[in-house]
Amino acid sequence: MAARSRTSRTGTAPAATAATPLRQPTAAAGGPISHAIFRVARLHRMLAGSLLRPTGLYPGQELVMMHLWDRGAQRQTDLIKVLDSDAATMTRTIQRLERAGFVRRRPDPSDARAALIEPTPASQHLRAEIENIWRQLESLTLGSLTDAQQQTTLSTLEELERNLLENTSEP
Amino acid sequence: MAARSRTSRTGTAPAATAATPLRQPTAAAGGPISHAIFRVARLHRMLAGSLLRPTGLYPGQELVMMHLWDRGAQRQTDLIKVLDSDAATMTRTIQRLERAGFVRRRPDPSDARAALIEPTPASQHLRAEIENIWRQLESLTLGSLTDAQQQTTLSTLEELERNLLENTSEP
DNA sequence: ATTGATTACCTGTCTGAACAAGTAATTGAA
DNA sequence: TTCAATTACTTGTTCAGACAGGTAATCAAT
Repeated sequence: MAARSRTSRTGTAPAATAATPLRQPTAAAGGPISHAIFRVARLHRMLAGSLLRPTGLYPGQELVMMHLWDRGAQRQTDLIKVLDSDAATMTRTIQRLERAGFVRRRPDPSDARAALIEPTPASQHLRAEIENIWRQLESLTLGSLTDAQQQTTLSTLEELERNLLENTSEP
Repeated sequence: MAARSRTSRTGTAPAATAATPLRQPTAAAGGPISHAIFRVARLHRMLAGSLLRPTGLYPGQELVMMHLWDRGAQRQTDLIKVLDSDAATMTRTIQRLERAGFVRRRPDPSDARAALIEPTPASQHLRAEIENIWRQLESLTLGSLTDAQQQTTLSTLEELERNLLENTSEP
Protein backbone atom coordinates (compact mmCIF):
# COMPACT_ATOMS: atom_id res chain seq x y z
CA MET A 1 0.00 0.00 0.00
CA ALA A 2 0.78 3.62 0.47
CA ALA A 3 1.56 6.57 -1.63
CA ARG A 4 -0.02 9.46 0.22
CA SER A 5 -1.51 11.55 -2.53
CA ARG A 6 1.62 12.78 -4.19
CA THR A 7 3.99 15.15 -2.44
CA SER A 8 2.96 18.37 -4.11
CA ARG A 9 1.26 18.81 -7.49
CA THR A 10 -2.07 20.54 -7.30
CA GLY A 11 -1.09 22.22 -4.07
CA THR A 12 -4.42 21.85 -2.35
CA ALA A 13 -4.57 18.09 -2.15
CA PRO A 14 -2.07 17.59 0.70
CA ALA A 15 -4.17 19.62 3.10
CA ALA A 16 -7.13 17.36 2.57
CA THR A 17 -5.01 14.36 3.43
CA ALA A 18 -3.39 16.03 6.40
CA ALA A 19 -6.80 16.77 7.81
CA THR A 20 -7.44 13.14 8.69
CA PRO A 21 -4.26 12.00 10.31
CA LEU A 22 -5.75 9.79 12.98
CA ARG A 23 -8.64 8.40 11.03
CA GLN A 24 -9.38 4.83 12.08
CA PRO A 25 -9.43 2.78 8.91
CA THR A 26 -12.28 0.81 10.33
CA ALA A 27 -10.92 -2.65 9.98
CA ALA A 28 -7.63 -1.92 11.64
CA ALA A 29 -9.37 -0.88 14.83
CA GLY A 30 -8.43 -4.29 16.17
CA GLY A 31 -4.75 -3.36 16.13
CA PRO A 32 -4.33 0.34 16.77
CA ILE A 33 -0.63 0.17 17.56
CA SER A 34 0.16 -2.08 14.62
CA HIS A 35 -1.67 0.35 12.46
CA ALA A 36 0.15 3.31 13.91
CA ILE A 37 3.46 1.58 13.24
CA PHE A 38 2.41 1.13 9.62
CA ARG A 39 1.53 4.76 9.24
CA VAL A 40 4.57 6.17 10.97
CA ALA A 41 6.88 3.87 9.06
CA ARG A 42 5.34 4.89 5.79
CA LEU A 43 5.56 8.59 6.48
CA HIS A 44 9.08 8.24 7.76
CA ARG A 45 10.18 6.27 4.72
CA MET A 46 8.54 8.76 2.40
CA LEU A 47 10.30 11.62 4.11
CA ALA A 48 13.64 9.83 3.91
CA GLY A 49 12.99 9.12 0.25
CA SER A 50 12.20 12.69 -0.61
CA LEU A 51 15.18 14.03 1.30
CA LEU A 52 17.44 11.54 -0.43
CA ARG A 53 16.07 12.02 -3.93
CA PRO A 54 18.26 15.01 -4.82
CA THR A 55 21.35 12.94 -4.03
CA GLY A 56 20.39 10.18 -6.42
CA LEU A 57 20.31 7.60 -3.67
CA TYR A 58 17.29 5.50 -2.82
CA PRO A 59 16.33 4.76 0.78
CA GLY A 60 18.54 1.99 2.06
CA GLN A 61 21.40 2.72 -0.28
CA GLU A 62 22.54 5.49 2.02
CA LEU A 63 23.02 2.97 4.81
CA VAL A 64 25.35 0.96 2.63
CA MET A 65 27.32 4.05 1.71
CA MET A 66 27.53 5.24 5.30
CA HIS A 67 28.99 1.94 6.29
CA LEU A 68 31.51 1.92 3.52
CA TRP A 69 32.57 5.44 4.37
CA ASP A 70 32.92 4.53 8.01
CA ARG A 71 34.62 1.21 7.72
CA GLY A 72 36.15 1.23 4.27
CA ALA A 73 36.06 -1.65 1.80
CA GLN A 74 33.78 -4.44 2.91
CA ARG A 75 32.80 -7.78 1.55
CA GLN A 76 29.20 -8.15 0.53
CA THR A 77 28.64 -10.65 3.31
CA ASP A 78 29.85 -8.18 5.89
CA LEU A 79 27.46 -5.54 4.62
CA ILE A 80 24.66 -8.07 4.70
CA LYS A 81 25.43 -8.93 8.32
CA VAL A 82 25.81 -5.40 9.52
CA LEU A 83 22.74 -4.07 7.75
CA ASP A 84 20.85 -7.27 8.49
CA SER A 85 19.98 -7.56 4.86
CA ASP A 86 19.55 -10.24 2.25
CA ALA A 87 22.15 -11.56 -0.17
CA ALA A 88 19.95 -11.06 -3.20
CA THR A 89 18.94 -7.56 -2.20
CA MET A 90 22.52 -6.61 -1.45
CA THR A 91 23.73 -7.94 -4.78
CA ARG A 92 21.31 -5.71 -6.63
CA THR A 93 21.74 -2.70 -4.38
CA ILE A 94 25.47 -2.84 -4.96
CA GLN A 95 24.98 -3.26 -8.69
CA ARG A 96 22.91 -0.09 -8.69
CA LEU A 97 25.38 1.81 -6.56
CA GLU A 98 28.09 0.61 -8.91
CA ARG A 99 26.16 1.76 -11.96
CA ALA A 100 25.63 5.11 -10.27
CA GLY A 101 29.36 5.39 -9.71
CA PHE A 102 29.26 5.46 -5.92
CA VAL A 103 30.89 2.11 -5.37
CA ARG A 104 33.54 -0.06 -6.98
CA ARG A 105 34.23 -3.78 -6.75
CA ARG A 106 37.57 -5.43 -6.34
CA PRO A 107 38.30 -9.13 -5.97
CA ASP A 108 39.07 -10.18 -2.41
CA PRO A 109 42.73 -11.27 -2.47
CA SER A 110 42.14 -13.82 0.26
CA ASP A 111 38.96 -15.42 -1.06
CA ALA A 112 38.20 -15.89 -4.71
CA ARG A 113 34.49 -16.22 -4.00
CA ALA A 114 34.22 -12.80 -2.47
CA ALA A 115 34.48 -9.27 -3.76
CA LEU A 116 35.43 -6.16 -1.85
CA ILE A 117 33.08 -3.25 -2.19
CA GLU A 118 34.59 0.17 -1.74
CA PRO A 119 33.27 3.70 -2.02
CA THR A 120 34.61 5.61 -4.99
CA PRO A 121 36.49 8.85 -4.42
CA ALA A 122 33.64 10.57 -6.24
CA SER A 123 31.20 9.29 -3.62
CA GLN A 124 32.93 11.31 -0.94
CA HIS A 125 31.09 14.39 -2.13
CA LEU A 126 27.91 12.73 -0.98
CA ARG A 127 29.05 12.00 2.49
CA ALA A 128 28.43 15.32 4.18
CA GLU A 129 25.18 15.65 2.29
CA ILE A 130 23.92 12.30 3.52
CA GLU A 131 24.90 13.04 7.07
CA ASN A 132 23.04 16.28 6.89
CA ILE A 133 19.99 14.52 5.50
CA TRP A 134 19.98 12.13 8.41
CA ARG A 135 20.11 15.02 10.81
CA GLN A 136 17.20 16.64 9.00
CA LEU A 137 15.26 13.42 8.99
CA GLU A 138 15.73 12.99 12.70
CA SER A 139 14.82 16.57 13.40
CA LEU A 140 11.67 16.49 11.28
CA THR A 141 10.67 13.24 12.91
CA LEU A 142 11.15 14.55 16.41
CA GLY A 143 9.47 17.89 15.85
CA SER A 144 9.50 19.82 19.08
CA LEU A 145 9.87 16.91 21.46
CA THR A 146 11.82 17.67 24.59
CA ASP A 147 14.92 15.67 25.41
CA ALA A 148 12.94 13.72 27.95
CA GLN A 149 10.23 12.97 25.43
CA GLN A 150 12.84 11.88 22.92
CA GLN A 151 14.21 9.49 25.47
CA THR A 152 10.75 8.09 26.10
CA THR A 153 10.20 7.70 22.38
CA LEU A 154 13.43 5.86 21.91
CA SER A 155 12.70 3.58 24.85
CA THR A 156 9.26 2.85 23.51
CA LEU A 157 10.60 1.94 20.11
CA GLU A 158 13.27 -0.22 21.65
CA GLU A 159 10.65 -2.00 23.69
CA LEU A 160 8.65 -2.69 20.54
CA GLU A 161 11.79 -3.89 18.82
CA ARG A 162 12.54 -6.26 21.68
CA ASN A 163 9.05 -7.70 21.53
CA LEU A 164 9.20 -8.14 17.80
CA LEU A 165 12.64 -9.71 17.89
CA GLU A 166 11.46 -12.15 20.50
CA ASN A 167 8.37 -13.13 18.59
CA THR A 168 9.84 -13.08 15.12
CA SER A 169 12.21 -16.01 15.22
CA GLU A 170 9.51 -18.59 15.87
CA PRO A 171 8.29 -18.24 19.48
CA MET B 1 17.23 -3.22 2.66
CA ALA B 2 16.22 -5.85 5.14
CA ALA B 3 15.68 -9.53 5.21
CA ARG B 4 16.77 -10.58 8.66
CA SER B 5 18.59 -13.82 8.07
CA ARG B 6 15.67 -16.01 7.10
CA THR B 7 12.95 -16.97 9.55
CA SER B 8 14.06 -20.45 10.45
CA ARG B 9 16.52 -22.72 8.56
CA THR B 10 19.56 -23.76 10.54
CA GLY B 11 17.82 -23.07 13.80
CA THR B 12 20.82 -21.52 15.48
CA ALA B 13 21.20 -18.47 13.31
CA PRO B 14 18.26 -16.48 14.64
CA ALA B 15 19.77 -16.45 18.11
CA ALA B 16 22.90 -14.81 16.82
CA THR B 17 20.84 -12.06 15.25
CA ALA B 18 18.64 -11.65 18.27
CA ALA B 19 21.71 -11.18 20.41
CA THR B 20 22.46 -7.76 18.90
CA PRO B 21 19.09 -6.04 18.84
CA LEU B 22 20.35 -2.60 19.73
CA ARG B 23 23.57 -2.64 17.75
CA GLN B 24 24.38 0.85 16.53
CA PRO B 25 25.06 0.55 12.82
CA THR B 26 27.76 3.12 13.25
CA ALA B 27 26.66 5.58 10.64
CA ALA B 28 23.12 5.83 11.87
CA ALA B 29 24.27 7.08 15.24
CA GLY B 30 23.29 10.53 14.05
CA GLY B 31 19.62 9.57 13.99
CA PRO B 32 18.89 7.00 16.66
CA ILE B 33 15.14 7.40 16.55
CA SER B 34 14.95 7.36 12.79
CA HIS B 35 16.98 4.24 12.86
CA ALA B 36 14.78 2.67 15.51
CA ILE B 37 11.73 3.44 13.39
CA PHE B 38 13.37 1.66 10.46
CA ARG B 39 14.12 -1.40 12.52
CA VAL B 40 10.75 -1.62 14.22
CA ALA B 41 8.92 -1.11 10.96
CA ARG B 42 10.92 -3.81 9.28
CA LEU B 43 10.40 -6.33 12.03
CA HIS B 44 6.72 -5.48 12.22
CA ARG B 45 6.25 -5.86 8.49
CA MET B 46 8.13 -9.12 8.47
CA LEU B 47 5.96 -10.45 11.26
CA ALA B 48 2.80 -9.36 9.47
CA GLY B 49 4.08 -10.99 6.31
CA SER B 50 4.82 -14.29 7.94
CA LEU B 51 1.50 -14.36 9.75
CA LEU B 52 -0.31 -13.60 6.51
CA ARG B 53 1.60 -16.02 4.31
CA PRO B 54 -0.58 -19.06 5.08
CA THR B 55 -3.64 -17.13 3.95
CA GLY B 56 -2.14 -16.36 0.56
CA LEU B 57 -2.39 -12.62 1.14
CA TYR B 58 0.56 -10.26 1.02
CA PRO B 59 0.94 -7.42 3.51
CA GLY B 60 -1.30 -4.57 2.44
CA GLN B 61 -3.78 -6.74 0.63
CA GLU B 62 -5.42 -7.61 3.92
CA LEU B 63 -6.21 -3.95 4.50
CA VAL B 64 -8.07 -3.82 1.21
CA MET B 65 -10.01 -6.95 2.06
CA MET B 66 -10.85 -5.73 5.55
CA HIS B 67 -12.31 -2.60 4.09
CA LEU B 68 -14.32 -4.42 1.52
CA TRP B 69 -15.69 -6.77 4.15
CA ASP B 70 -16.57 -3.86 6.38
CA ARG B 71 -18.05 -1.52 3.87
CA GLY B 72 -19.02 -3.70 0.96
CA ALA B 73 -18.38 -2.90 -2.69
CA GLN B 74 -16.19 0.13 -3.15
CA ARG B 75 -14.84 2.04 -6.07
CA GLN B 76 -11.12 1.94 -6.53
CA THR B 77 -10.89 5.64 -5.77
CA ASP B 78 -12.59 5.16 -2.46
CA LEU B 79 -10.17 2.43 -1.49
CA ILE B 80 -7.30 4.66 -2.51
CA LYS B 81 -8.58 7.49 -0.34
CA VAL B 82 -9.33 5.38 2.68
CA LEU B 83 -6.08 3.44 2.59
CA ASP B 84 -4.18 6.53 1.54
CA SER B 85 -2.73 4.61 -1.32
CA ASP B 86 -1.74 5.20 -4.92
CA ALA B 87 -3.89 4.62 -7.97
CA ALA B 88 -1.27 2.55 -9.72
CA THR B 89 -0.56 0.42 -6.67
CA MET B 90 -4.26 -0.10 -6.07
CA THR B 91 -4.86 -1.12 -9.66
CA ARG B 92 -2.31 -3.85 -9.39
CA THR B 93 -3.22 -4.92 -5.89
CA ILE B 94 -6.78 -5.39 -7.02
CA GLN B 95 -5.66 -7.27 -10.10
CA ARG B 96 -3.76 -9.64 -7.83
CA LEU B 97 -6.64 -10.05 -5.43
CA GLU B 98 -8.86 -10.69 -8.42
CA ARG B 99 -6.52 -13.32 -9.82
CA ALA B 100 -6.44 -14.92 -6.37
CA GLY B 101 -10.23 -15.02 -6.37
CA PHE B 102 -10.75 -12.76 -3.36
CA VAL B 103 -12.41 -9.86 -5.15
CA ARG B 104 -14.54 -9.29 -8.19
CA ARG B 105 -15.05 -6.24 -10.38
CA ARG B 106 -18.32 -4.88 -11.57
CA PRO B 107 -18.94 -1.74 -13.63
CA ASP B 108 -20.25 1.18 -11.63
CA PRO B 109 -23.80 1.77 -12.92
CA SER B 110 -23.52 5.49 -12.27
CA ASP B 111 -20.10 6.13 -13.75
CA ALA B 112 -18.70 4.31 -16.72
CA ARG B 113 -15.16 5.22 -15.78
CA ALA B 114 -15.33 3.51 -12.44
CA ALA B 115 -15.51 -0.08 -11.37
CA LEU B 116 -16.94 -1.46 -8.16
CA ILE B 117 -14.69 -3.85 -6.29
CA GLU B 118 -16.44 -6.38 -4.12
CA PRO B 119 -15.25 -9.27 -1.99
CA THR B 120 -16.19 -12.67 -3.38
CA PRO B 121 -18.29 -15.00 -1.27
CA ALA B 122 -15.27 -17.31 -1.22
CA SER B 123 -13.23 -14.59 0.45
CA GLN B 124 -15.47 -14.65 3.49
CA HIS B 125 -13.61 -17.70 4.72
CA LEU B 126 -10.58 -15.51 5.11
CA ARG B 127 -12.24 -12.89 7.19
CA ALA B 128 -12.07 -14.45 10.62
CA GLU B 129 -8.59 -15.67 9.87
CA ILE B 130 -7.37 -12.20 8.99
CA GLU B 131 -8.98 -10.67 12.04
CA ASN B 132 -7.27 -13.24 14.17
CA ILE B 133 -3.96 -12.49 12.53
CA TRP B 134 -4.31 -8.82 13.33
CA ARG B 135 -4.98 -9.67 16.93
CA GLN B 136 -1.90 -11.86 16.99
CA LEU B 137 0.18 -9.20 15.33
CA GLU B 138 -0.89 -6.63 17.88
CA SER B 139 -0.31 -8.99 20.75
CA LEU B 140 3.15 -10.03 19.58
CA THR B 141 4.04 -6.41 19.01
CA LEU B 142 2.92 -5.35 22.45
CA GLY B 143 4.48 -8.24 24.32
CA SER B 144 3.81 -7.81 28.00
CA LEU B 145 3.20 -4.08 28.00
CA THR B 146 0.71 -2.91 30.59
CA ASP B 147 -2.35 -1.00 29.49
CA ALA B 148 -0.72 2.21 30.60
CA GLN B 149 2.39 1.44 28.63
CA GLN B 150 0.31 0.62 25.60
CA GLN B 151 -1.32 4.00 25.89
CA THR B 152 2.06 5.68 26.10
CA THR B 153 3.24 3.75 23.07
CA LEU B 154 0.24 4.76 21.05
CA SER B 155 0.60 8.39 22.08
CA THR B 156 4.24 8.35 21.16
CA LEU B 157 3.53 6.92 17.74
CA GLU B 158 0.77 9.44 17.18
CA GLU B 159 3.12 12.22 18.12
CA LEU B 160 5.65 10.97 15.60
CA GLU B 161 2.92 10.71 13.01
CA ARG B 162 1.84 14.28 13.65
CA ASN B 163 5.39 15.52 13.26
CA LEU B 164 5.87 13.60 10.06
CA LEU B 165 2.57 14.71 8.61
CA GLU B 166 3.43 18.30 9.34
CA ASN B 167 6.84 18.08 7.75
CA THR B 168 5.95 15.83 4.87
CA SER B 169 3.72 18.03 2.77
CA GLU B 170 6.36 20.64 2.03
CA PRO B 171 6.87 22.74 5.18
C1' DA C 1 43.55 -36.37 -2.07
C1' DT C 2 38.88 -36.89 -2.97
C1' DT C 3 34.43 -36.03 -1.50
C1' DG C 4 30.63 -33.62 0.76
C1' DA C 5 29.25 -29.61 3.14
C1' DT C 6 29.32 -24.70 3.57
C1' DT C 7 30.03 -20.09 1.98
C1' DA C 8 29.82 -16.07 -1.26
C1' DC C 9 27.22 -14.43 -4.77
C1' DC C 10 24.02 -14.29 -8.62
C1' DT C 11 19.50 -14.72 -11.27
C1' DG C 12 14.61 -15.14 -11.69
C1' DT C 13 10.05 -14.23 -9.97
C1' DC C 14 6.69 -11.82 -7.32
C1' DT C 15 5.19 -8.28 -4.09
C1' DG C 16 4.40 -3.21 -2.58
C1' DA C 17 5.55 1.36 -3.63
C1' DA C 18 6.83 5.72 -6.28
C1' DC C 19 6.73 8.20 -10.54
C1' DA C 20 5.58 9.27 -15.26
C1' DA C 21 2.46 8.87 -19.12
C1' DG C 22 -1.07 7.52 -20.93
C1' DT C 23 -6.76 6.54 -22.16
C1' DA C 24 -11.42 6.89 -21.58
C1' DA C 25 -15.56 8.94 -19.40
C1' DT C 26 -17.52 12.96 -17.16
C1' DT C 27 -18.11 17.67 -15.91
C1' DG C 28 -18.11 22.67 -16.47
C1' DA C 29 -18.13 26.60 -19.03
C1' DA C 30 -18.16 29.65 -22.88
C1' DT D 1 -23.17 22.53 -28.05
C1' DT D 2 -18.65 22.16 -28.13
C1' DC D 3 -14.41 21.93 -25.97
C1' DA D 4 -11.22 22.21 -22.22
C1' DA D 5 -10.47 20.49 -17.54
C1' DT D 6 -11.03 16.89 -14.31
C1' DT D 7 -11.60 12.24 -12.79
C1' DA D 8 -11.06 7.07 -12.78
C1' DC D 9 -8.16 3.91 -13.97
C1' DT D 10 -4.02 1.55 -16.73
C1' DT D 11 0.55 0.62 -18.10
C1' DG D 12 5.56 0.95 -17.95
C1' DT D 13 9.71 1.49 -15.39
C1' DT D 14 12.51 1.39 -11.29
C1' DC D 15 13.30 0.60 -6.42
C1' DA D 16 13.61 -2.53 -2.01
C1' DG D 17 12.64 -6.79 -0.24
C1' DA D 18 11.38 -11.87 0.17
C1' DC D 19 11.91 -16.44 -1.65
C1' DA D 20 13.65 -20.16 -4.52
C1' DG D 21 16.90 -21.93 -7.00
C1' DG D 22 21.57 -21.96 -9.04
C1' DT D 23 27.28 -21.73 -9.51
C1' DA D 24 31.77 -21.37 -8.14
C1' DA D 25 35.22 -21.40 -4.48
C1' DT D 26 36.56 -22.96 0.06
C1' DC D 27 36.68 -25.95 3.98
C1' DA D 28 36.43 -30.28 6.68
C1' DA D 29 36.61 -34.83 7.03
C1' DT D 30 37.61 -39.22 5.70
